[in-house]
Amino acid sequence: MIAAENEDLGLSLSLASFSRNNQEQLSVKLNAYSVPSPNNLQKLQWMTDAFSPFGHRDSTSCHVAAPIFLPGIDVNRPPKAAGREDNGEDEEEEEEDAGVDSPNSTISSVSGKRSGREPDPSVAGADENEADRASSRGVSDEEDGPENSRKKLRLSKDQSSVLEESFREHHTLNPKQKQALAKQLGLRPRQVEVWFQNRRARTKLKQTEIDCEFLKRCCDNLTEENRRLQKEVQELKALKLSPQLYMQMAPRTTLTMCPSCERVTALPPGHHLRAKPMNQDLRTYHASSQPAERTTYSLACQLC
DNA sequence: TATACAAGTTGAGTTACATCA
DNA sequence: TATGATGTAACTCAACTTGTA
Repeated sequence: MIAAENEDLGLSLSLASFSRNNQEQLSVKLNAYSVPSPNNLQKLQWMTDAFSPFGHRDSTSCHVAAPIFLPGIDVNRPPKAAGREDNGEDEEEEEEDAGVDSPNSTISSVSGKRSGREPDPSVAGADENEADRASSRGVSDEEDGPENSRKKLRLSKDQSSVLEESFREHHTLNPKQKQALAKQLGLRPRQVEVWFQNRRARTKLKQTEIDCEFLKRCCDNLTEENRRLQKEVQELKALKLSPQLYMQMAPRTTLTMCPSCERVTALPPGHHLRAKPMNQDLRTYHASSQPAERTTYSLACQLC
């Protein structure tokens, strides 16, 4: 009874999947979340989509399931959020789409749309980009000018998508690839390098969050199962302590464990534990014995 | 020693929201 | 009451620093 139920529950945990080495390969798809705050839900949903290029897990059974591929969908990019990004990003994208044809990145120096953000002149001019490039490692802010210290560069949509595309192919770049990508995007190799570093960090962070969520669900499931089994044990104990009730159990069942497959099973009435022939291997016995023989030597599991 | 990377930090930019005139 | 300007907290992300293999 217990064994059969345990099998049905399918509470198998592949904890090896959580090893550091396999972390990138570990991908999780959660069907539901225990903390369904709208924001979290949406965030986690894109994360689960984004980080499931190799497969998904059933959150209920904690099983690792077959791979899921989403052809044509950028799985590393979150879908547009309903609230926040709808208002802002779309407008911004429209702006960008309308006004920024250049693949060069945007350097914003004035904050906020409210203050009437204008298209940054640096977008069109390669000179400003060059100036920004000079502000990276190896060139001090003094050389760059105090007013230009650490201006935030914003990668254009095109640049981001190319980088994402490249990241999907490989999470690290060799120097040649870095050079080529930088040239293609009109960025410095250092910027490409930094982008990949940050991207890897984000990926790992999100994966960790997903793993935490998954483990939490597994823990919840196991806790629930444990509670259920303890309750069952209590009930069985109670039955055993009250002989009248115990005797009324019809038909009487006997729990036994098969020495071969170690399954716990309930023997039907009339079946009792008896030894198999001493000179016969259990597996051979299983394979050869007829049902009639089994009633004589009922130690054999009738399931395996 | 040089290099690449991870982890952590910094700071500019962005957004949502509250407040006020 | 509706509207626009302003302030601010929370957030994102490029760039940086540091430690390590």
